[in-house]
Amino acid sequence: MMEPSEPRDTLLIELVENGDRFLPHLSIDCVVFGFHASQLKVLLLKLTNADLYALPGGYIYQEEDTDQAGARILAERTGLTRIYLEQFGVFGRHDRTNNRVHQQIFESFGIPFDPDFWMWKRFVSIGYYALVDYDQVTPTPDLFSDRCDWHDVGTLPPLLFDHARLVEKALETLRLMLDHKLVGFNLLPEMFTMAELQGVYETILNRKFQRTNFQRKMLSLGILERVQKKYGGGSHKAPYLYRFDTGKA
Amino acid sequence: MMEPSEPRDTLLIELVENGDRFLPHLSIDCVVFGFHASQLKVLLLKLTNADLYALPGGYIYQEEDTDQAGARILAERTGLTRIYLEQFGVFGRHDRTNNRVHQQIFESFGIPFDPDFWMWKRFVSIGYYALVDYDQVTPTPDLFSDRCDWHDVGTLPPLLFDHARLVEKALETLRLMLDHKLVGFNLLPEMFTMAELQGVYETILNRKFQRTNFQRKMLSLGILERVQKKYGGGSHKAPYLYRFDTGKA
DNA sequence: TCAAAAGTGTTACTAATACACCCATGT
DNA sequence: ACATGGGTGTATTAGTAACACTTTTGA
Repeated sequence: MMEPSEPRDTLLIELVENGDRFLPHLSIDCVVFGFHASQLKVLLLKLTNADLYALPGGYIYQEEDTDQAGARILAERTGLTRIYLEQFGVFGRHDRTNNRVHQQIFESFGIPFDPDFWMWKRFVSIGYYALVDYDQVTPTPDLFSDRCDWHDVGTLPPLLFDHARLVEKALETLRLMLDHKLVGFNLLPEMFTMAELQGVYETILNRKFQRTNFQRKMLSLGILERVQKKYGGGSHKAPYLYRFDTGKA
Repeated sequence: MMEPSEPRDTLLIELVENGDRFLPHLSIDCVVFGFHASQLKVLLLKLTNADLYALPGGYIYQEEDTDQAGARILAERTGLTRIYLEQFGVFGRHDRTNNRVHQQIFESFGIPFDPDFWMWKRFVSIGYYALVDYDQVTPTPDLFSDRCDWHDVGTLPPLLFDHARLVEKALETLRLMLDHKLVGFNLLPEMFTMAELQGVYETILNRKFQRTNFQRKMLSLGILERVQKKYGGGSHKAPYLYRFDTGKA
């Protein structure tokens, strides 16, 4: 996890000089999904001094499991641990990275571009997708970015390299998973209403469900526990809150 | 592709000395599925001088796409090009390889074991699964194996490292794919009978289908072209042969 | 008592399954 | 004629979808 007290330049120099602490040529990119205002969101970094966005990513320490590395990278960008995180593919075209972009980014930090520098080599990237509770996330830029924000999956800004393809593939995988591995709960707070859950499914799968049938189906799975009422302040009945019962799943 | 005229030792020395032509710490392992005698088969290498089996695998050249590398490795072990090949996961635990096994294998070739040698470092492996026509394959051992044979997926011999887990995961993925990405044809010759196709589905999914319903369903997909009769020599009607119509898929 | 949430019941439609039965055809 | 391949029809069942209607409950 990044120490907030350390100055940014120190961290940058450390990263530059300690390339041998990482597995070379191998990176991780994360597609972090969140759900807010009836929209599916993705967490993107805005590269410093460029109108270009990138997925949160990083490198794998020599003695670190790839899954651990994914979790670590995600903790750094979101402040969250114990995130639902799953691998969805490897992106290994030898020309997927592009040194013209590298050069621009690096020189914007006042560092002369060296094509032999480890970070500008060819990289094979392992794609992970994460499902998180939107409200729990503290978006945190990394060393090469000045912003970290949520974006609607429908309207993405220009993305670095093949990152648009990664988002696409992650979304395909998420849609597949949603059907038969009750994964949608991870996008909601610990307690949620049935209407919110329905919203998640409708947004991701891009179709409407009948309220009554949806409710019947979800409850019949026997993995939702009704907890209490949600007092929303309206002049009407408060909806029930449910919790995903991990014990029964 | 390996030159059959080159002596084995020359190839071995070349591989040992040219480790820098490959991406370090990154390997590919292939789960090659075939179908024969109503059984789903996997292609395994028997390691020289050890009662241990391994998946066909290899390394990625510096300027090579990972998908290309997979196809190349498969061509070397099967003699086939244009194979149906798909990635199914990355195996990246830092302790997944094991130098005691490495040592045994290497010393069996009379080469002293050097723990700093590139091949004995930690490796992250990309898993690919392939679907091939059993009869077209020419199983070919690699430098570290003395045999290359088909094995029933149900009864596998002891496997190297986490290769048993790779087979398991590949099979899971294959079962998922079979449902909604008509992939089964790749396990059969170009022309096949409906009964053979049904056999493939029944074996992989481990359940029986009603002949009539199976036939109706397959034909209703509109991607099978009936070609001719199969003269099997029996005293009965010859079954039709079908071809997978790629144009309509 | 109003408004929204939650639950029940019923009908219609669709897809999967099981099975009976007939036709085709090579020896 | 016989054995096997290939095809049709149809009853049953399970799962989805659509919708009307009732009940609950907070302000």
